[in-house]
Amino acid sequence: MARVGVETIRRQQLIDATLEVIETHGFQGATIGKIAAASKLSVGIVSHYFGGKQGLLEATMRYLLSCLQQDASKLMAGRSHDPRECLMAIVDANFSGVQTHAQSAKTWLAFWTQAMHSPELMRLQRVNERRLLSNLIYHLRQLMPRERAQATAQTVAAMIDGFWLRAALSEGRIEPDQAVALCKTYIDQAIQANNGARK
Amino acid sequence: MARVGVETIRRQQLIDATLEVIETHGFQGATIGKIAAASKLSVGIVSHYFGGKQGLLEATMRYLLSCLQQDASKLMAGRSHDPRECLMAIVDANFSGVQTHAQSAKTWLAFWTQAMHSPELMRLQRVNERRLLSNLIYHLRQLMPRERAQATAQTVAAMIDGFWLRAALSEGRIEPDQAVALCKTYIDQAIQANNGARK
DNA sequence: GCGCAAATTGAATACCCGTTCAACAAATTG
DNA sequence: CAATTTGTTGAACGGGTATTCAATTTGCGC
Repeated sequence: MARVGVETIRRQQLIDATLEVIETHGFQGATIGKIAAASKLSVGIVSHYFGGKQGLLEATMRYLLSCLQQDASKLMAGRSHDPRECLMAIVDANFSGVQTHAQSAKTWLAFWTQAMHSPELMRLQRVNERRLLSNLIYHLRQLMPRERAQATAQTVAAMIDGFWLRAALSEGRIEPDQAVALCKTYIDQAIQANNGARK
Repeated sequence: MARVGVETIRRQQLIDATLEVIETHGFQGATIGKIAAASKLSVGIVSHYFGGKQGLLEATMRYLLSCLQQDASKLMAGRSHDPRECLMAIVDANFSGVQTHAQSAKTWLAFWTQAMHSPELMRLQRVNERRLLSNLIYHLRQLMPRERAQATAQTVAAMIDGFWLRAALSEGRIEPDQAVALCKTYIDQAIQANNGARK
């Protein structure tokens, strides 16, 4: 059975099944049995390819993070190099997943919770957080002094997380479009406030 | 055994123990056995006073919410009736618990996650969310038109949640003082932006 | 076809947890 | 000081889950 990439295929099958089961049964209800059924594979295969349930969950989160990064890259590619435009693109990228998968916010929340008790997930979470923050600071730095840029970046990052959290908790009562608009409004206000101060 | 409030005492013992265990072992690791051990009572007593684990968790969340509300009342009491002052007080109140209990953010995150699978916890969460939102809108309404006040309130609420989330995930790397300062800065910017538009 | 090794299966296993309830202890009452 | 109510215990039970591994299937070279 030397089919190249059998391993890669199986891994992705299981990750997809994991996301599917989490979306329908919640994080707590995502058992090996259900994941195996959804992937049309057996329960034993999880240990074989991921060493256990925890390994599968970590791989799944790694996959989600990489998707997020790809979304960001795509949206950044087509834009101009105007700092403000880039900031808006970052905001768009960070909410692009909410609409396609209504339940994905819940999945993120579950992973955040899980991350607090898993060093590996925590590490992934931090890497991602730092990337977002340094991206924001890089673009803001061209519009305002360093300290103000850092403060604004922290605020934008918190807003993004906050809206995701609220999306997860409110089951669709919060429109992603609205969250994006509010983030953008804030960025403009921050730029405007800086110009006012400069003058 | 007519000691008045034996029931009250036991209930509080169990709630305290629950918080203690969640802080140290996480929400998943908070088992009846550990809670009973921490409270120096037996496992059976949980069912006796709360009808089961779920009841204990709900009571614990209700306790946390009431603490938050008391913090808010205290901080509002001493302040003037200036709308801006009141808004600042609300921000202070929403971060007052972070410092005293470094781990309490984790507990909140755990409850939020759990709330998605428990109608009763979800109800409590929503009530609290609405109170925060309508409080913010009430004061903002005196400083800006309705639509802008609503948008600003949504944003402030998201920022508060976002900073709490980051506090939970980062284990003390984010200073509560900094979060408070950034929220307040945003509020001032929003007020300023409105005045600029009006003029 | 044949044999070998990689891939896959799923019943058996072992563990953990929440709940129950009969028995026990303590306090109150008559 | 019994009798009785109230409060408390913790072993036993049942449901459920992740993991294991011997047996089985699958694909490929010869």
